[in-house]
Amino acid sequence: MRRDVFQAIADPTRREILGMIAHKSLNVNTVSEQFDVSRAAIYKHMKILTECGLVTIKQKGRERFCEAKLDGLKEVHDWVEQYRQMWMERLDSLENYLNELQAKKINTNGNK
Amino acid sequence: MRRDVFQAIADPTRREILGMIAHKSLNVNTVSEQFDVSRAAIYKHMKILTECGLVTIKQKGRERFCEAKLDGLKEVHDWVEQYRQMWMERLDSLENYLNELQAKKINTNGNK
DNA sequence: TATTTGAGAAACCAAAAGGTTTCATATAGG
DNA sequence: CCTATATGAAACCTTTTGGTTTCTCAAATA
Repeated sequence: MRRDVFQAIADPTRREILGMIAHKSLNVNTVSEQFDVSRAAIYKHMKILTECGLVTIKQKGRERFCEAKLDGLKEVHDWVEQYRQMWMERLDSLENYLNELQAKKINTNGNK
Repeated sequence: MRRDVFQAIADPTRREILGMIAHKSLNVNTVSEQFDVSRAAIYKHMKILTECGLVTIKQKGRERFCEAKLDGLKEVHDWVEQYRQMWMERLDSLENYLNELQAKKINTNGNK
Protein backbone atom coordinates (compact mmCIF):
# COMPACT_ATOMS: atom_id res chain seq x y z
CA MET A 1 0.00 0.00 0.00
CA ARG A 2 1.26 3.42 -0.87
CA ARG A 3 1.42 5.36 2.35
CA ASP A 4 1.53 9.09 2.82
CA VAL A 5 4.05 10.68 5.16
CA PHE A 6 1.55 13.37 6.16
CA GLN A 7 -0.91 10.73 7.20
CA ALA A 8 1.79 8.74 8.97
CA ILE A 9 2.79 11.61 11.25
CA ALA A 10 -0.82 12.60 11.91
CA ASP A 11 -1.04 10.10 14.75
CA PRO A 12 0.58 11.24 18.03
CA THR A 13 1.67 7.71 18.93
CA ARG A 14 3.57 7.40 15.66
CA ARG A 15 5.24 10.76 16.24
CA GLU A 16 6.28 9.52 19.66
CA ILE A 17 7.65 6.32 18.18
CA LEU A 18 9.74 8.32 15.74
CA GLY A 19 11.14 10.42 18.56
CA MET A 20 11.93 7.30 20.49
CA ILE A 21 13.98 5.66 17.76
CA ALA A 22 15.39 8.83 16.21
CA HIS A 23 18.70 8.54 18.02
CA LYS A 24 18.88 4.83 18.61
CA SER A 25 17.31 1.86 16.84
CA LEU A 26 15.09 -0.24 19.07
CA ASN A 27 13.28 -3.52 18.57
CA VAL A 28 9.50 -3.65 18.41
CA ASN A 29 9.06 -5.03 21.93
CA THR A 30 11.20 -2.38 23.56
CA VAL A 31 9.23 0.34 21.80
CA SER A 32 5.87 -1.13 22.71
CA GLU A 33 6.84 -1.39 26.38
CA GLN A 34 6.96 2.42 26.49
CA PHE A 35 3.27 2.64 25.63
CA ASP A 36 0.20 1.36 27.37
CA VAL A 37 -1.28 -0.19 24.26
CA SER A 38 -0.62 -3.73 23.08
CA ARG A 39 2.46 -4.79 21.15
CA ALA A 40 0.21 -5.62 18.21
CA ALA A 41 -1.02 -2.03 18.11
CA ILE A 42 2.52 -0.67 18.10
CA TYR A 43 3.47 -3.20 15.46
CA LYS A 44 0.71 -1.82 13.25
CA HIS A 45 1.96 1.71 13.74
CA MET A 46 5.44 0.54 12.90
CA LYS A 47 4.16 -1.06 9.75
CA ILE A 48 2.61 2.20 8.62
CA LEU A 49 5.88 3.99 9.35
CA THR A 50 7.85 1.49 7.29
CA GLU A 51 5.34 1.58 4.46
CA CYS A 52 5.95 5.27 3.97
CA GLY A 53 9.71 4.95 4.38
CA LEU A 54 10.08 6.72 7.72
CA VAL A 55 11.39 3.54 9.34
CA THR A 56 13.41 0.59 8.10
CA ILE A 57 13.78 -2.75 9.82
CA LYS A 58 17.04 -4.61 10.38
CA GLN A 59 16.82 -8.21 11.42
CA LYS A 60 19.28 -9.36 14.06
CA GLY A 61 18.69 -12.92 15.20
CA ARG A 62 15.14 -13.12 16.40
CA GLU A 63 14.97 -9.40 17.01
CA ARG A 64 14.10 -6.71 14.48
CA PHE A 65 15.51 -3.28 15.05
CA CYS A 66 13.54 -0.28 13.89
CA GLU A 67 15.63 2.50 12.50
CA ALA A 68 14.27 5.98 11.79
CA LYS A 69 14.80 7.31 8.29
CA LEU A 70 14.07 10.92 9.02
CA ASP A 71 14.84 12.33 5.61
CA GLY A 72 11.37 11.10 4.71
CA LEU A 73 10.22 14.16 6.61
CA LYS A 74 11.68 16.37 3.90
CA GLU A 75 8.40 16.20 2.04
CA VAL A 76 6.60 17.69 5.03
CA HIS A 77 9.35 20.21 5.58
CA ASP A 78 9.14 21.43 2.00
CA TRP A 79 5.37 21.70 2.07
CA VAL A 80 5.40 23.75 5.26
CA GLU A 81 8.36 25.83 4.10
CA GLN A 82 6.47 27.19 1.11
CA TYR A 83 4.11 28.90 3.54
CA ARG A 84 6.61 29.95 6.16
CA GLN A 85 7.52 33.11 4.31
CA MET A 86 3.88 34.15 4.47
CA TRP A 87 3.34 33.69 8.16
CA MET A 88 6.69 35.30 8.92
CA GLU A 89 5.61 38.37 6.95
CA ARG A 90 2.46 38.56 8.97
CA LEU A 91 4.42 38.42 12.18
CA ASP A 92 6.94 40.92 10.83
CA SER A 93 4.27 43.44 9.97
CA LEU A 94 2.80 43.02 13.44
CA GLU A 95 6.22 43.68 14.89
CA ASN A 96 6.64 46.77 12.70
CA TYR A 97 3.28 48.01 13.84
CA LEU A 98 4.27 47.60 17.48
CA ASN A 99 7.58 49.32 16.83
CA GLU A 100 5.79 52.24 15.24
CA LEU A 101 3.48 52.48 18.22
CA GLN A 102 6.50 52.49 20.48
CA ALA A 103 8.22 55.20 18.42
CA LYS A 104 5.10 57.37 18.52
CA LYS A 105 4.86 56.94 22.26
CA ILE A 106 8.46 58.05 22.76
CA ASN A 107 7.77 61.02 20.52
CA THR A 108 4.78 62.00 22.59
CA ASN A 109 6.76 61.73 25.78
CA GLY A 110 9.50 63.88 24.29
CA ASN A 111 6.99 66.63 23.55
CA LYS A 112 5.88 66.86 27.15
CA MET B 1 -13.59 19.70 19.59
CA ARG B 2 -9.90 20.27 20.06
CA ARG B 3 -8.33 19.64 16.69
CA ASP B 4 -4.77 18.78 15.89
CA VAL B 5 -2.88 20.59 13.14
CA PHE B 6 -1.01 17.41 12.21
CA GLN B 7 -4.28 15.63 11.71
CA ALA B 8 -5.74 18.56 9.80
CA ILE B 9 -3.01 18.58 7.17
CA ALA B 10 -3.02 14.80 6.85
CA ASP B 11 -5.81 14.96 4.30
CA PRO B 12 -4.69 15.92 0.77
CA THR B 13 -7.93 17.79 0.07
CA ARG B 14 -7.38 19.99 3.10
CA ARG B 15 -3.81 20.70 2.04
CA GLU B 16 -5.14 21.70 -1.36
CA ILE B 17 -7.71 23.97 0.24
CA LEU B 18 -4.99 25.69 2.23
CA GLY B 19 -2.95 26.24 -0.92
CA MET B 20 -6.00 27.62 -2.63
CA ILE B 21 -6.77 30.26 -0.02
CA ALA B 22 -3.19 30.95 1.05
CA HIS B 23 -2.87 34.05 -1.11
CA LYS B 24 -6.47 35.10 -1.40
CA SER B 25 -9.51 34.50 0.80
CA LEU B 26 -12.33 32.69 -0.94
CA ASN B 27 -15.87 31.83 0.06
CA VAL B 28 -16.92 28.24 0.68
CA ASN B 29 -18.75 27.85 -2.63
CA THR B 30 -15.85 29.09 -4.73
CA VAL B 31 -13.52 26.66 -3.00
CA SER B 32 -15.86 23.71 -3.38
CA GLU B 33 -16.28 24.38 -7.10
CA GLN B 34 -12.62 23.53 -7.57
CA PHE B 35 -13.20 20.01 -6.29
CA ASP B 36 -15.40 17.22 -7.55
CA VAL B 37 -16.90 16.50 -4.16
CA SER B 38 -19.99 18.15 -2.75
CA ARG B 39 -20.05 21.57 -1.11
CA ALA B 40 -21.05 19.86 2.14
CA ALA B 41 -17.89 17.77 2.07
CA ILE B 42 -15.71 20.83 1.54
CA TYR B 43 -17.61 22.62 4.26
CA LYS B 44 -16.69 19.83 6.65
CA HIS B 45 -13.04 20.07 5.70
CA MET B 46 -13.23 23.81 6.22
CA LYS B 47 -14.71 23.26 9.64
CA ILE B 48 -11.81 21.04 10.63
CA LEU B 49 -9.38 23.66 9.37
CA THR B 50 -11.07 26.39 11.41
CA GLU B 51 -11.26 24.20 14.49
CA CYS B 52 -7.49 23.90 14.58
CA GLY B 53 -6.95 27.56 13.77
CA LEU B 54 -5.53 27.16 10.27
CA VAL B 55 -8.46 29.07 8.79
CA THR B 56 -10.67 31.89 10.03
CA ILE B 57 -14.00 32.94 8.58
CA LYS B 58 -15.05 36.48 7.77
CA GLN B 59 -18.70 37.10 7.07
CA LYS B 60 -19.49 39.51 4.25
CA GLY B 61 -23.20 39.71 3.46
CA ARG B 62 -24.39 36.21 2.79
CA GLU B 63 -20.92 35.07 1.87
CA ARG B 64 -18.27 33.81 4.27
CA PHE B 65 -14.69 34.24 3.24
CA CYS B 66 -12.14 31.69 4.38
CA GLU B 67 -8.79 33.13 5.25
CA ALA B 68 -5.68 31.01 5.80
CA LYS B 69 -3.87 31.50 9.09
CA LEU B 70 -0.65 29.81 8.14
CA ASP B 71 1.28 30.51 11.32
CA GLY B 72 -0.66 27.56 12.71
CA LEU B 73 1.81 25.50 10.68
CA LYS B 74 4.61 26.60 12.99
CA GLU B 75 3.86 23.66 15.24
CA VAL B 76 4.50 21.28 12.35
CA HIS B 77 7.54 23.23 11.27
CA ASP B 78 9.09 23.04 14.72
CA TRP B 79 8.42 19.35 15.06
CA VAL B 80 10.03 18.56 11.72
CA GLU B 81 12.88 20.99 12.34
CA GLN B 82 14.08 19.09 15.41
CA TYR B 83 14.87 16.16 13.11
CA ARG B 84 16.20 18.07 10.13
CA GLN B 85 19.67 18.29 11.59
CA MET B 86 19.76 14.52 11.77
CA TRP B 87 18.76 13.77 8.22
CA MET B 88 21.06 16.50 6.96
CA GLU B 89 23.95 14.88 8.80
CA ARG B 90 23.14 11.57 7.20
CA LEU B 91 23.15 13.18 3.79
CA ASP B 92 26.33 15.07 4.62
CA SER B 93 28.15 11.93 5.64
CA LEU B 94 27.02 10.27 2.43
CA GLU B 95 28.39 13.21 0.52
CA ASN B 96 31.67 13.00 2.42
CA TYR B 97 31.87 9.33 1.66
CA LEU B 98 31.37 9.98 -2.03
CA ASN B 99 33.95 12.75 -1.93
CA GLU B 100 36.43 10.42 -0.30
CA LEU B 101 35.77 7.81 -2.93
CA GLN B 102 36.36 10.44 -5.58
CA ALA B 103 39.62 11.56 -3.92
CA LYS B 104 40.81 8.00 -3.68
CA LYS B 105 40.04 7.44 -7.32
CA ILE B 106 42.00 10.51 -8.37
CA ASN B 107 44.84 9.31 -6.19
CA THR B 108 44.82 5.92 -7.85
CA ASN B 109 44.79 7.48 -11.27
CA GLY B 110 47.70 9.71 -10.26
CA ASN B 111 49.70 6.62 -9.30
CA LYS B 112 49.30 5.05 -12.71
C1' DT C 1 -42.29 40.26 -4.02
C1' DA C 2 -40.74 35.91 -5.84
C1' DT C 3 -36.76 33.53 -6.70
C1' DT C 4 -31.87 32.63 -6.78
C1' DT C 5 -27.83 31.93 -4.26
C1' DG C 6 -24.52 30.95 -0.25
C1' DA C 7 -24.39 28.50 3.80
C1' DG C 8 -25.14 25.64 8.10
C1' DA C 9 -26.93 21.42 9.88
C1' DA C 10 -28.86 16.86 10.27
C1' DA C 11 -29.36 12.02 9.03
C1' DC C 12 -27.25 8.45 7.04
C1' DC C 13 -23.46 5.34 4.98
C1' DA C 14 -19.22 2.77 3.74
C1' DA C 15 -14.54 2.47 4.50
C1' DA C 16 -10.51 3.30 7.22
C1' DA C 17 -8.21 3.71 11.64
C1' DG C 18 -6.77 2.13 15.94
C1' DG C 19 -7.29 -1.14 19.14
C1' DT C 20 -7.80 -6.09 21.15
C1' DT C 21 -7.16 -11.20 21.64
C1' DT C 22 -5.46 -15.26 19.89
C1' DC C 23 -2.56 -18.31 17.21
C1' DA C 24 1.67 -19.65 14.65
C1' DT C 25 6.60 -19.69 14.15
C1' DA C 26 11.44 -19.17 14.63
C1' DT C 27 15.50 -18.23 17.50
C1' DA C 28 18.00 -18.17 22.16
C1' DG C 29 19.36 -20.43 26.13
C1' DG C 30 19.32 -23.61 30.07
C1' DC D 1 15.32 -31.04 23.86
C1' DC D 2 12.23 -27.91 26.09
C1' DT D 3 10.90 -23.42 27.22
C1' DA D 4 10.90 -18.54 27.05
C1' DT D 5 11.03 -14.70 23.94
C1' DA D 6 10.42 -11.72 19.76
C1' DT D 7 7.61 -11.28 16.22
C1' DG D 8 4.12 -11.64 12.32
C1' DA D 9 -0.51 -12.30 11.18
C1' DA D 10 -5.41 -13.10 11.36
C1' DA D 11 -10.07 -12.26 13.11
C1' DC D 12 -12.84 -9.20 15.20
C1' DC D 13 -14.72 -4.75 17.22
C1' DT D 14 -15.73 0.26 17.86
C1' DT D 15 -15.00 4.89 16.60
C1' DT D 16 -13.64 8.22 13.28
C1' DT D 17 -13.42 9.90 8.73
C1' DG D 18 -14.93 11.48 4.45
C1' DG D 19 -18.61 11.46 1.77
C1' DT D 20 -23.74 11.95 0.29
C1' DT D 21 -28.57 13.83 0.17
C1' DT D 22 -31.94 16.70 1.97
C1' DC D 23 -33.88 20.56 4.53
C1' DT D 24 -33.82 25.18 6.28
C1' DC D 25 -32.70 29.97 6.34
C1' DA D 26 -31.07 34.48 5.21
C1' DA D 27 -29.24 37.74 1.89
C1' DA D 28 -29.23 39.39 -2.97
C1' DT D 29 -31.63 40.46 -6.97
C1' DA D 30 -34.74 40.12 -11.31
